[in-house]
Amino acid sequence: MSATISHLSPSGTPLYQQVKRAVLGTLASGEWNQGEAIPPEKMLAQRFGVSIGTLRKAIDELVLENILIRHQGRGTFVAIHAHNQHFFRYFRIVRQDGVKTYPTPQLLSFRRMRANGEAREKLLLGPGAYVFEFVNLLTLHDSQVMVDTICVPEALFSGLSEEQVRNRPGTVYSLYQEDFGINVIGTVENVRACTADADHAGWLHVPRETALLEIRRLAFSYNQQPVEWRVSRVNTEHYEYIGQEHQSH
Amino acid sequence: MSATISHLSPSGTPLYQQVKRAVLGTLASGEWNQGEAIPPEKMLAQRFGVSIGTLRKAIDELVLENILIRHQGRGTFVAIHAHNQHFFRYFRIVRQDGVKTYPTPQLLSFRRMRANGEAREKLLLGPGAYVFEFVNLLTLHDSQVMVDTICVPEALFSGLSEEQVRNRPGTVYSLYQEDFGINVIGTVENVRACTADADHAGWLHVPRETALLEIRRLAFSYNQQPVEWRVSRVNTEHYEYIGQEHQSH
DNA sequence: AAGTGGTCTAGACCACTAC
DNA sequence: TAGTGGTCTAGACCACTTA
Repeated sequence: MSATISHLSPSGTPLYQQVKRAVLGTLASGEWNQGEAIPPEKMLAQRFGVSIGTLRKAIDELVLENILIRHQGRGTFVAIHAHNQHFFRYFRIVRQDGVKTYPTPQLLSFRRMRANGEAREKLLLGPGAYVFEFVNLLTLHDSQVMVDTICVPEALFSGLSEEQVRNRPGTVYSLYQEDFGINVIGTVENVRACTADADHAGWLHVPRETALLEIRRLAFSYNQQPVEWRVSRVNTEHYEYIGQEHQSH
Repeated sequence: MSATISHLSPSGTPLYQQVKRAVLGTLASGEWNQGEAIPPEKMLAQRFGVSIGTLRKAIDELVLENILIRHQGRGTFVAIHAHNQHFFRYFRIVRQDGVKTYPTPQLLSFRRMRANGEAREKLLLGPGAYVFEFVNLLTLHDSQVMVDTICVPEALFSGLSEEQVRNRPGTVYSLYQEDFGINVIGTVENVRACTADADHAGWLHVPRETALLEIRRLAFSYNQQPVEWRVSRVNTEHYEYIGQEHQSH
């Protein structure tokens, strides 16, 4: 279907960048499904009319961005971001001794509502747009540590129901992926200190006004499309947030 | 000086990884100075006895790790991590509207002391080891926003003086680099909520017990050598911490 | 004009996986 | 055994910088 990419770099962008965009476009078109292998490198190189080296450079970047996953001898696969292997990429709360554990979620509320100003701004919604807002209480090591208030646009999640959220088998992001075809491939998180209001004090079993960590996260899909706005509040008495981490090996 | 790298991958590691290690070794040996250009790619390829493609793959990784910086047409340079261009890699506090600004530091205290348990653990020091501890108050947009309590081992910073810290022309990390040859190339940060003690309340002009953000950072040099332990406390009423940020483009 | 890194090719061979 | 990605080569040409 897709034509050979022009060699003449008419737009001045490198060939491998054009190939990368073409691969991203094919991904967005749904031609290759989540978790499945994409065609082998030689075939893709031929399809896009470039050398294997150039094709590999494009794929390299997509692998670096966790959009594709390579397995030597098996093939190159469309990443499933909600997979367990990627879980701790998005879940960055650990016990203060460094131990990571999977949280147990409990749905506290679910409703359809008009987006407030901040959600509208973050999710790029027009005035009066509707969102689903649901609240999750997360338990780690048998203690209530964190409350997520999650906001997703109705336009993208048409028909989302409380039962769907409550009875999801995996993570929220795997629900987005499997039921709505929406892939979270990146996030931006800002962090502040806040204090517990009456609701959070009850949920987290702490006194009102206790200092909590507030994580404000916007999640994106392929075309930098914002798909979820989430505010998490964490009792950091025994847990902490893993922030920036860069290091050479 | 350095010999050609064996082609036979005797250790089973890829050639480009061996080249990368050789380049890192040459960096650590001091043969190439901070901020200066390393030899051109063709020369390095010849020196290590590999093709340019292989040499480039090794350099690619070092560039990705911010240890080297490439400038097309000029050369490849040993990164100076304290440079302004990298400042916001390590300084991740921004105003809530997203505006970044350089902080104005004010030295509040400086002393030589025995490392406490946590500093000893993080900095891998023996019992009774000495550290320098100094406290910096940071002002952003004319308001006192953040207090850094910084702890560095005397063994690495022998002779560090209060005047040296107070009168440094640039950042603390550029002081480490220029006066002690210590390069911060990576950090690990954990974040919690805390409350203001009497000192911090005074410095930050907030009531005692105000909820603050606490950032606990361990900074590393080349061989994963920990060189600085820092606890920052931030008034996040108008500012926030930029956490994880990954996104495709 | 000369020198640098940036891109691209058209292969070769190796390591790993599946059958 | 066949097919996959991983590594490596020995160049070519382009874009940018410096002088």
